[in-house]
Amino acid sequence: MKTQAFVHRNLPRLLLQAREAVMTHTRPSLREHGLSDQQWRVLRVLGENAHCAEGVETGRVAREAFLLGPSLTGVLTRMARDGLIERRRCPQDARRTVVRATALGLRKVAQLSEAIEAHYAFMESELGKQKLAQLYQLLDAVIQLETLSTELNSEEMASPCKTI
Amino acid sequence: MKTQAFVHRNLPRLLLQAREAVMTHTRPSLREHGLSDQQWRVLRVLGENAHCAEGVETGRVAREAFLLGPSLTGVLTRMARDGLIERRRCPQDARRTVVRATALGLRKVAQLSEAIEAHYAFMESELGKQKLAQLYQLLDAVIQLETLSTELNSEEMASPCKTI
DNA sequence: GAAATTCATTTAACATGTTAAATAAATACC
DNA sequence: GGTATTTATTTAACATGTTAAATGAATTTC
Repeated sequence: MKTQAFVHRNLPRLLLQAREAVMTHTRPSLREHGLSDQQWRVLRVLGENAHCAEGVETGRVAREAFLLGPSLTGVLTRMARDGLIERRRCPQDARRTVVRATALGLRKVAQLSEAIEAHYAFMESELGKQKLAQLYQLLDAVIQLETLSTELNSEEMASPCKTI
Repeated sequence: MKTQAFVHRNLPRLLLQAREAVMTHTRPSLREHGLSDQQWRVLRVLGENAHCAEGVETGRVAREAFLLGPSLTGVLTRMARDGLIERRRCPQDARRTVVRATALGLRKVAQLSEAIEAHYAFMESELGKQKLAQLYQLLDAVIQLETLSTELNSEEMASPCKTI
């Protein structure tokens, strides 16, 4: 009995499709609140760091929201325009900018977090906790594999994001 | 002994990171050939359909390269400018546009395909064929899960792409 | 302590993503 | 056969991604 040759599957495309499939569920809720994907990522970071009364440095926001600096600049401008956040220069280091969610922004975080939680519950029930955990593990492995081997070649640090 | 509560992991972000990690390896080769991620996706589709002497309909290219129509229009314009492809109106149906890779484009496909193959070989050897196959399977499951449940709610078809 | 360097962010220029509307050709309807 | 509808693609307008260069403030160096 011959063993079938192992055919690879265009992994980047598969990851993109999977991400889209998941977001297809979440996106309508975001849009109902007038948020883009990126705005939501920023708001969630700010929600997670709501205890920072002074606000969060934009560098950190960029890293955690997986956005590049120049993209973030525009996103924050529009979010400030829409009353979701407030920007200030950092008093300790005037090079930095710190950002804080407004009450409106925090309200949206709270409401949307519920919907997201529900979606995870749905995925767990349909796919099983075990498989979901397995998927997390495999994705971590891929990330580590590629990240480590890249650091050896170039001395640069891992970039926050390149494609979205 | 208490069982640890199951904490989910921001799946969309994890998928994005994994994709970026993989592309970090491939991207330098693309850039050496002066190609963007999207141009490479288009070129690969054209390479896979090189037997279509007349060319491939742009609708099909968009679907297989995971691009939206309006994005594809611009990408194709720049690819034609750079001598990678040729565009023509379809003789049978003048609404359609058909695209074909030039000799230059096909040469790049051939060269880059080798680099990509080597990268898959690398991933297989580091991660193991089994785990890679498992990852494919889980991603398929997530895609199917979300796609099916979405089709029930809305009557629309699955969109080609929403975020890249 | 002034010049050089480093660091955090923004600006600029162009490519791509996203939605809605426009165009233009084929098909269906009468 | 002419009009309405559908289908394939493009245009338009704005948001985001991406790279390099500019700005402006801290830090280092001398």
